[in-house]
Amino acid sequence: MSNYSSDDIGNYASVFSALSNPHRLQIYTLLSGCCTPGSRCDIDAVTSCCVGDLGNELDIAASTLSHHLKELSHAGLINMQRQGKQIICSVNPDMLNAIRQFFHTNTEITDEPETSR
Amino acid sequence: MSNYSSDDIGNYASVFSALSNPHRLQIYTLLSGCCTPGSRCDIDAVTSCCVGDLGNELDIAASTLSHHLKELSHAGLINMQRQGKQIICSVNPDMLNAIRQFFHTNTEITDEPETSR
DNA sequence: GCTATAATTCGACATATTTCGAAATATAGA
DNA sequence: TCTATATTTCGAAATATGTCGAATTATAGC
Repeated sequence: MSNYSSDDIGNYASVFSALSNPHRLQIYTLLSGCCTPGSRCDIDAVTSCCVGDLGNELDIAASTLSHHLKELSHAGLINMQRQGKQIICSVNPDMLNAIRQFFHTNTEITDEPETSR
Repeated sequence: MSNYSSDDIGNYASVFSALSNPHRLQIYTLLSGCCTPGSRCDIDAVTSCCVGDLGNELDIAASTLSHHLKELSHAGLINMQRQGKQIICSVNPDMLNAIRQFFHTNTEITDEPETSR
């Protein structure tokens, strides 16, 4: 897990920063338990992926939720795409893989995380 | 990665919070590239594990370093134990395993290889 | 074009975090 | 016991974060 450039350290730090808020971490776990990118959950599934549905689980103002989603998105942890009136959120699998590799010392790192900020 | 209690979410959020600062993340990666708990690095190794040695790598005030180490320790990420005048730091392997587990449970990733049995 | 719904942006405020230097504590050795 | 070294605690200041409500933007359907 050693041998990271200071840029890498900074990028991973912002990834963990995005996951450091309980509401954001909950959003991320909800999404990861739900759809894969490009798909949407079935109507009957426990959780769904549009912003409004996430809001129903969280008991925070819509503006706060929006702010949190932007943080997760900027960190590269989730993808967001409009579909009609709604915006569908999903876990970014590349970043999840990068995180997994980060925590495995003996693994060569192939994908560096790229935060969009 | 779903199905965590709100307590769990809170605990993991504070773990990620501890890793969200670049200095702290650097400390953690330095330690993880170094000793296992109970042992100390060889004198000639690039990095060592006592507080002062970490300080040499970081260019921050000793009091700031101390504060960061306390955060990492409180989060359960590292162990600290006095040995004479020095305090030796090491990665807590249980927490590292818990983190690894966190990012693997219950999460299907589309481009993950599937074993044929 | 108008209206309803979904989500974001903005501005403000309270709280938390990061950092430092100075002072305090702990330990080993003379 | 006195001194030097290692580390922590304390208090203060600057900056960042989390949150809300109000206003705004985007879209679909009538």
